[in-house]
Amino acid sequence: MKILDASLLVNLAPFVGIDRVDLDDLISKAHAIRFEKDRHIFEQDELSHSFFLLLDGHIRVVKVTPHGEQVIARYISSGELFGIAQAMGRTTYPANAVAAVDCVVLSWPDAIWQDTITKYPSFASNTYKTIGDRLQDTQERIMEMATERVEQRVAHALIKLVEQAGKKTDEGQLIDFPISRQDISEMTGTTLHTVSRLLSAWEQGGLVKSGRKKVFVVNQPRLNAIAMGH
Amino acid sequence: MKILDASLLVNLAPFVGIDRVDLDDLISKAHAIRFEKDRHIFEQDELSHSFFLLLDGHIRVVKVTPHGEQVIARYISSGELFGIAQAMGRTTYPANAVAAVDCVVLSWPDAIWQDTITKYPSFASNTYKTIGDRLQDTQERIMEMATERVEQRVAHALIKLVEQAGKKTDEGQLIDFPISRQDISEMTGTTLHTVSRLLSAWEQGGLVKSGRKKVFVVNQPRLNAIAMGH
DNA sequence: CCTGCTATTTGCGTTAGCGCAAGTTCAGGA
DNA sequence: TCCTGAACTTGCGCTAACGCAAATAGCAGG
Repeated sequence: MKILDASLLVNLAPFVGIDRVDLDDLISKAHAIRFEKDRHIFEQDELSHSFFLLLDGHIRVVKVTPHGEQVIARYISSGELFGIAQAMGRTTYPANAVAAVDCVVLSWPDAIWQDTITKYPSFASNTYKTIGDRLQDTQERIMEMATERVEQRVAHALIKLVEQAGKKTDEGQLIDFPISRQDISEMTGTTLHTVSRLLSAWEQGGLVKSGRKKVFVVNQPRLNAIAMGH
Repeated sequence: MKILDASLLVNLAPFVGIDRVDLDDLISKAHAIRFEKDRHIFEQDELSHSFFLLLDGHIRVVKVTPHGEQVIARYISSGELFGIAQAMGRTTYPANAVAAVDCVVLSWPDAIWQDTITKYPSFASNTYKTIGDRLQDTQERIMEMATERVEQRVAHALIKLVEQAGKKTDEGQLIDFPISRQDISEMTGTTLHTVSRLLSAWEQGGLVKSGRKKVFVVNQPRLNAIAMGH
């Protein structure tokens, strides 16, 4: 569709084990699309029409409760598949996907899904591994929510964010996309107030440094100690 | 292996869409095993060697935190697959599986997994759907933990248990396996004390009836109202 | 540079739910 | 039938975290 160089994609996790020719074929069937910051790529409960690969940017996956509260399920980083409802035997998307920054996305129509996983078993098993990893993640988060105090959960969340999307700067590891106190609270099941208090306290102690929609982790070992429970 | 009649299995969700001959073949490769109540079928982090189908009974899937606290991930009912680490691209089991009552289980060696999903694509997609459903479930539970109070979460848990394993009796819907206050607390991220207090209050109000490791739901609509938030 | 909006901070009172502890009930085995 | 340990109940004090409210700070657009 576009002039996309397969050589740039060949190393991405979803394509591990795929022949170069097959990859060319697969990519030729994709559309590349740009989404501006804050644009919605798809909506919760919308009929699934495509599956996606994030080429560049960061995407926030948000679930909305029946009463309108938001919960952030995860962030997607570049190189990851998302919106793979088909692979889970679903006909609708399970959550909203929102561009956290300007993003570039590859999309394939659902119509080619069956064919694709049959023709490229490596791609299939990479996809299923992704889903398995996310199930694992999600269950880990339940354990955290069930057994840890807010302080630990927020510490955990920051560590994971830094590991997933940390950018070294001379002020510490910067989380590489805009993230508000509210966002962090929606990842950890608390309130923006409590997150703000924690970040203030940690900034005092030199563990983090933060500003408007910006968080640096300065002292990861100490943050980790908090996550482990003092 | 055993004298297992495929006609009894043909209607189970994992086998939907499989030809009768193929099912016979698949079943011929399985072992049937009995597990007594409280026996462990496999352990968290153990190397995966087999995948399983529960023929009869109920299985408790339990994760243990680094600090030794237990969290119940889910209960498996008869007809469900479990221990399908392979399907998630894992080499170890993600949790303990414990027989909640005496159980009968079919097991297949992991060695035949690849072959099986290649030969029987319906079985493959049924399995992946199962994983997708569990991911969905798990994320729903995160939303509950993040936004609901304990009272609502416990009400939700009881409703789900009754829908999954409810047995009509003249005292109400009985959850069809032994379940303690502690178990319920480990499903909902609270303490056995709080669960006990809630059940006592609800018993006063005629919503439930409960005894030692036994819970009847008497008035499901009112319990549902509590789950929804009064 | 000013203005308005959004994000953030922080104080303070409130409370849901925890943790401890003591007592009670129950089922199953000797 | 009695005994014993596990499961359950319940009272009480405590505190982590919420919820409200008011003030402050920072970014974007004109």
